[in-house]
Amino acid sequence: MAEQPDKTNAAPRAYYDELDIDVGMFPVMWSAMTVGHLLATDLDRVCRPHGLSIADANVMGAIRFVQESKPPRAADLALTLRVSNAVLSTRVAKLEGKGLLLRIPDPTDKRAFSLKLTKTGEEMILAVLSGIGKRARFVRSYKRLSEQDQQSLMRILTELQNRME
Amino acid sequence: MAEQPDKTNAAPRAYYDELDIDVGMFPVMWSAMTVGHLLATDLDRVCRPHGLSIADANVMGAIRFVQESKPPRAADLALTLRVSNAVLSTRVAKLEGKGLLLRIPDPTDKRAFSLKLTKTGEEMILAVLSGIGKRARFVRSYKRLSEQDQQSLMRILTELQNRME
DNA sequence: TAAGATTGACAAATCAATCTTT
DNA sequence: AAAGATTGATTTGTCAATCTTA
Repeated sequence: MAEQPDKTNAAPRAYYDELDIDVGMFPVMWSAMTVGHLLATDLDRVCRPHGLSIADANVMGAIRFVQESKPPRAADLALTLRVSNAVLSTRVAKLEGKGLLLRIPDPTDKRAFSLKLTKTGEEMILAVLSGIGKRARFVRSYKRLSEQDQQSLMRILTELQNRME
Repeated sequence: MAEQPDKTNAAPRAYYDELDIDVGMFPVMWSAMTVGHLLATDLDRVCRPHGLSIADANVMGAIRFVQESKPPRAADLALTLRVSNAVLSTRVAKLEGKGLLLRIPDPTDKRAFSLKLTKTGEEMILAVLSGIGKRARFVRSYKRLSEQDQQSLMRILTELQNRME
């Protein structure tokens, strides 16, 4: 996986060809993983002063956006966030302990809970989202791309995401 | 952070505007994080049958590519892989224990070690890289993009990466 | 039988502290 | 004082097992 782009000269490429290794794929995979990692680190840095991790902010942000229609159930949220029920359960317990969200028993299904932000949680996530818009390195970097590149990136990433899941 | 793209209709957007929250940025951040996560999971799945994690494969792959010129030192590798010395130290110890790489004392600096794959390690990483090329979902998804989109994605991701680090 | 949720065991990453060498 | 490397404490995520309800 990890290589320097400028190392892919003719000689090693022929070598890998013999072994049936598609070296040309590695730079783009490396970039995608690196950007994902830098982004997560970047957002985490912005969230920390609020006492939240980016994982916490994802949970609360997802609830915030969805709850405009209807408070989401925990299992649905786990699916949206692509984490296991176990992980979500732990995060929710922590956030509930901090008074940022509520676990509301689902009246139609005794197994299930709906999740809802408290007033404090609501204010917290809005502050964090605002902070991300203002202080995230990714946002600044992205906005310096050409309008066309911004649209291309969004479109291609969405396409890749749909195909991979 | 986490929202459904189709939720960004006019009413909530105005609401967030008042709070000075740039909602338009969130879908692209969400996609970038998701693709990064899916890619890591995807590659990890391919690596597991060989008894390696994707993190292990990154270490070995980086050594493999660089060592054609000169075995890299641990600190340089940590920089390349964007992990702390502490993390690299742990991974290296594990891989050395499995007989996949060697820690060679640097003759010019008594603090430092150079890292080199063993014969077994070399064979292992080449098998893993070959497996990634053949079985990774990302590779199949990426190759179904148009030639132009493949190039755009690579170019834009590289640009973002350079600006963020 | 399967789905929603939770718990505990284990693996991995981060951070601070430490040791040696420069 | 600073850099290379390592260790231990804390946190976080993954996995398997469990409990309750559908």
